[in-house]
Amino acid sequence: MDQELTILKDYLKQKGLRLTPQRESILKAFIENEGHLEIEELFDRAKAIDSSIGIATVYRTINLLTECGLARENSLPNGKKFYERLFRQGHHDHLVCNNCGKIVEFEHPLIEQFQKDVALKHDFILQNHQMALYGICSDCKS
Amino acid sequence: MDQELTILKDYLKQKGLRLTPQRESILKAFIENEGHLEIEELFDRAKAIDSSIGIATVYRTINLLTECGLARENSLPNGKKFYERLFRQGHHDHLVCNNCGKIVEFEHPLIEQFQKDVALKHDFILQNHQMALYGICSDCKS
DNA sequence: ATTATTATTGATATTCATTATCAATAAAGG
DNA sequence: CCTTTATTGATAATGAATATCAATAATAAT
Repeated sequence: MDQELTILKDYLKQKGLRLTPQRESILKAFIENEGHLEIEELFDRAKAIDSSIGIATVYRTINLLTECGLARENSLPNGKKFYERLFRQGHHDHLVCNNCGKIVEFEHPLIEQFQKDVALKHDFILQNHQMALYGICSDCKS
Repeated sequence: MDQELTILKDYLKQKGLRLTPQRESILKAFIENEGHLEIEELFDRAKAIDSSIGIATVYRTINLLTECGLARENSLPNGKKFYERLFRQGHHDHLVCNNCGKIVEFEHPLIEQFQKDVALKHDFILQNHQMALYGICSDCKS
């Protein structure tokens, strides 16, 4: 996580902010989990590293990670929020099981291409996107 | 909105629930606005029809409309929820301006096709999906 | 029609996630 | 080492959504 730490450091420096043990621990907990972390999960993982960390600091830090481009905030249509790693992680979208909640990542270059076309046609400068497919996964079909 | 009213009626009947003036007013307010309504907006529009309607009834009713397939709950990645009309409204996805918040609808049959492919490949039964493209709209470019 | 049953309503209390506040603490620079 | 100021954890405050509840209204039975 050296590269990520450097990115965070640089961002903090540029903003006149400080790198603290808590921020480092939360970054570590975040990077070690490639998946789709809700705040409470991240809080638990961070506490495993430093039990004194408070939930408020987790909220504050995940916002910093989002601002400096290491994390991305996302939410399901029902509004449930989660965070995912962005840096050194290919862009991906999500398949979500409506029954068990399982999330599978996928990517599809052609869809990405068409998205660019759509944005162009509507005269938008495309910055990012979000796509989720909902259905029943193979495990839940039976 | 006769068709929509019939759908709601049938749904309520099947569940042993009742069609009330409030529910009818909220449906009317919802149908008259094709766009992307947040709860507070829907509340305001419904109050314009019947000023005695309470916010709790709006929440209860939009949930009913969602259950019977007339509305769809959706949310931006930041978790902000809104509702859109589903029945007799072609499926569409969203272009969202990161600057002014403007939402433009679009549809792209090929993207839909590829989504089906992805679901098939991962052995999912596809039920619905959600896609939003974020960027800067033409108005905000200048 | 009248009445009995029960869903519905609006107001408000409650819950839950997130943010703001604040005194104590700890970085960073001089 | 000292001063300045960002940071922290605990907790209060906020805001969105849901639950509660007594009063009301819709439906069915009489």
